[in-house]
Amino acid sequence: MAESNVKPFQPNAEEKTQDTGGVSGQRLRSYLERIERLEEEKSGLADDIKDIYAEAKAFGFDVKTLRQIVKLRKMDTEKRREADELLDLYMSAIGME
Amino acid sequence: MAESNVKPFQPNAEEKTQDTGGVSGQRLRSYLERIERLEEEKSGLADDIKDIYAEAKAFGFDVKTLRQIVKLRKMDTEKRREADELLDLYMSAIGME
Amino acid sequence: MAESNVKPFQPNAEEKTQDTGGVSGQRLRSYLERIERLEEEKSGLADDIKDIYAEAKAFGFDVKTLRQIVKLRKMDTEKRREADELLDLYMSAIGME
Amino acid sequence: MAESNVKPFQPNAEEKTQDTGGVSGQRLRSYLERIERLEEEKSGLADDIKDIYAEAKAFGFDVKTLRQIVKLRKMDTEKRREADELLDLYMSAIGME
DNA sequence: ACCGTGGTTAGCTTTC
DNA sequence: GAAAGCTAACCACGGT
Repeated sequence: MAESNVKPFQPNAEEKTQDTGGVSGQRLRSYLERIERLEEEKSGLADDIKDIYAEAKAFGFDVKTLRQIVKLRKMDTEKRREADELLDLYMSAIGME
Repeated sequence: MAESNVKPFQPNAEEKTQDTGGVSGQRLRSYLERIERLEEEKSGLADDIKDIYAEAKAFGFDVKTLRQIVKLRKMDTEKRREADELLDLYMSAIGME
Repeated sequence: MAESNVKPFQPNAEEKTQDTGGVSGQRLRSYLERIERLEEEKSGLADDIKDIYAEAKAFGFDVKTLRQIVKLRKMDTEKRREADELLDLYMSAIGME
Repeated sequence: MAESNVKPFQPNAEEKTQDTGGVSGQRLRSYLERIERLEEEKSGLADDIKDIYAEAKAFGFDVKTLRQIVKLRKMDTEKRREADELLDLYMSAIGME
């Protein structure tokens, strides 16, 4: 996922807020809502993934094996990314573009 | 999250596949790609959430407390859902439709 | 459960031990035995619980409903505990003792 | 664990009960309390086990390895038990005591 | 008797 | 380096 879903905090002038002990209730509520919204989406995706595994299983694939493959490929990806990063680091260290 | 992201499997006639030991390579690859795509989105969301906590912390909120609140609110939601379920169970347990 | 079952490690002078590669065989064996003893008790309790559900079922109760009730009551308990914890967090977050 | 903790149901004549829709509230409550009591003990034991692993770790043992050993020994135990049971079965099948 | 589902537990990641 | 939260594997139960 390249682009972030994080949106900057937007105060809502209409809304009543109680600031208790120096705590901005409005801002707090905003944080909570954004977090909970994202958590919901996250758990929705987890469900989707579960569905796909189930579909694959119904077709005869072994779920545990599938998970292993996914894990291994992820490790590969990360390894490659780190290697690339290291290369970039070296190149910038020696003044290469 | 109401709508599902799960799309039905779409065979691609152009793509070369090797079916080894009765295993459809094409189908397998499709499953893996869909899973990995969703996993990426999921981990993107996790990052977004982390960012929000960080932003809140930078503004002076105590992260641990925020997490606790999110947890409690989630428990509320779940408890309500399960209580409804319990009611249904009771009703079916006593033979009500 | 108020009191702990954990007993301090007691070396047994009589027992032969082999320390291989700097590993105290005697101590290792002691840990394993204590763990396995507690695991056995734990699984005994699980069996007892199963028996009670079976007894209730034989008397006409719907087991699934019972489980749901137990779950909900446990959620209540935990929620209360966590709410207390949250209060403490708030207080420490705003610098109160 | 050889002896069971399960006690027979004991009606308490003093206690007020509401029987709703043919459901004995008293009996229900009794079941719930017995279950919850055992659940608590069970979770107490789980904590004790955790403590022992922590103690072992503090002494330098690798917890993951310890868990593996416990698992393996448990499998051995069960295998042996099943073999014994099979032996008994055969023996009774051929009329041996 | 099997499958699917839900609960439990362990391992990993991240935080402090 | 310890502690906690999150995720994933395992297991056992109930239903079909």
